[in-house]
Amino acid sequence: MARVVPSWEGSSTLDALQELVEVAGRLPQEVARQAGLSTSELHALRHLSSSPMGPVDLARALGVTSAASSGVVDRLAGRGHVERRPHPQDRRRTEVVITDAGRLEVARRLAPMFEGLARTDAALSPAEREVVERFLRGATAAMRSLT
Amino acid sequence: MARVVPSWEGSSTLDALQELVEVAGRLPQEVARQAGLSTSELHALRHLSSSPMGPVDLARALGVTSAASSGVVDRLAGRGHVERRPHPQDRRRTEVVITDAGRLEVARRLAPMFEGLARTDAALSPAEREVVERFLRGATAAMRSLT
DNA sequence: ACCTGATGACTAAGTTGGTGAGTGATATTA
DNA sequence: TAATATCACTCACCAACTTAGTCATCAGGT
Repeated sequence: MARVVPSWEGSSTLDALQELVEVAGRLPQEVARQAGLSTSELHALRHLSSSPMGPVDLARALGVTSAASSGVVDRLAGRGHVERRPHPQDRRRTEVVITDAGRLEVARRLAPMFEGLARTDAALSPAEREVVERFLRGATAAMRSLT
Repeated sequence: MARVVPSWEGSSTLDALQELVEVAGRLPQEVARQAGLSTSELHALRHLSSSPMGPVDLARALGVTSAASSGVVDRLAGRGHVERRPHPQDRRRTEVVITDAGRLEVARRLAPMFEGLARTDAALSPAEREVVERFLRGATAAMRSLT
């Protein structure tokens, strides 16, 4: 019986990568659950913490319809995590801005991970850093090739 | 305004990791869509391609209730991707077995990625492999620390 | 051999978060 | 200025989940 999803014929690296992807995949679910949010709401907060944007942009970032995005913003606004603001120039637009409370919510939940990642990263020499980056970029490209 | 989700104060490695995680996160959605499956159905096929299991085990693997898992198996069975078989010893149990068609479905969709990953992996020397693995394990641990 | 409690699969009903289609206001282009 | 596009939003509907059970079967203790 041919193994179709090859359980990594002995490559420790790819095995570690598979584990990473699995854990990373569960992460949003888990963090969202802890925060009492849906995964879409959490991802929305992540995106909005980089910069404000309108519901339609948010929809594109989340990969959902603008109808769904409208609901996401509603729920986040209801919890005080974001605010709707009129766009100064274009009166069709609404800017969705993350509040300090929203920012704090995301921060609190993710801080331990960022610390751990920073430590792992700091342990690398410049030469090692280059090796790791090349591998990660290559793996990313391999995954992108499916889309 | 303090950046809370630090956009990687200049670490190319963590930047690459972030991109990897983002792409890997979209992957299931995208692949499932192409295959005409829900993400749960796709993940179920992945798990079942390693070994058969009952609906309850599947539920645990997917992180859903057994009620939901029952529906997943229904839908996969309806499409001929899996079969329900009576457990030889325990008559309470059902074994859900992936069919060749199901196996092929997953294989076809993921093959290009595995090839790309294998190429990326093959480019590593043993010493480099060790560096990469250490980084991946460290990053995985950092993510696990949130749960 | 016989209860008792645990386990596995499943069903029914309700909830949630999504889609598709369409509206009204505003902006942009011909 | 008329036609077209874009933005935010609403409504009706749907898929996939949950909770709360049912029923059959198994395993352990008496």
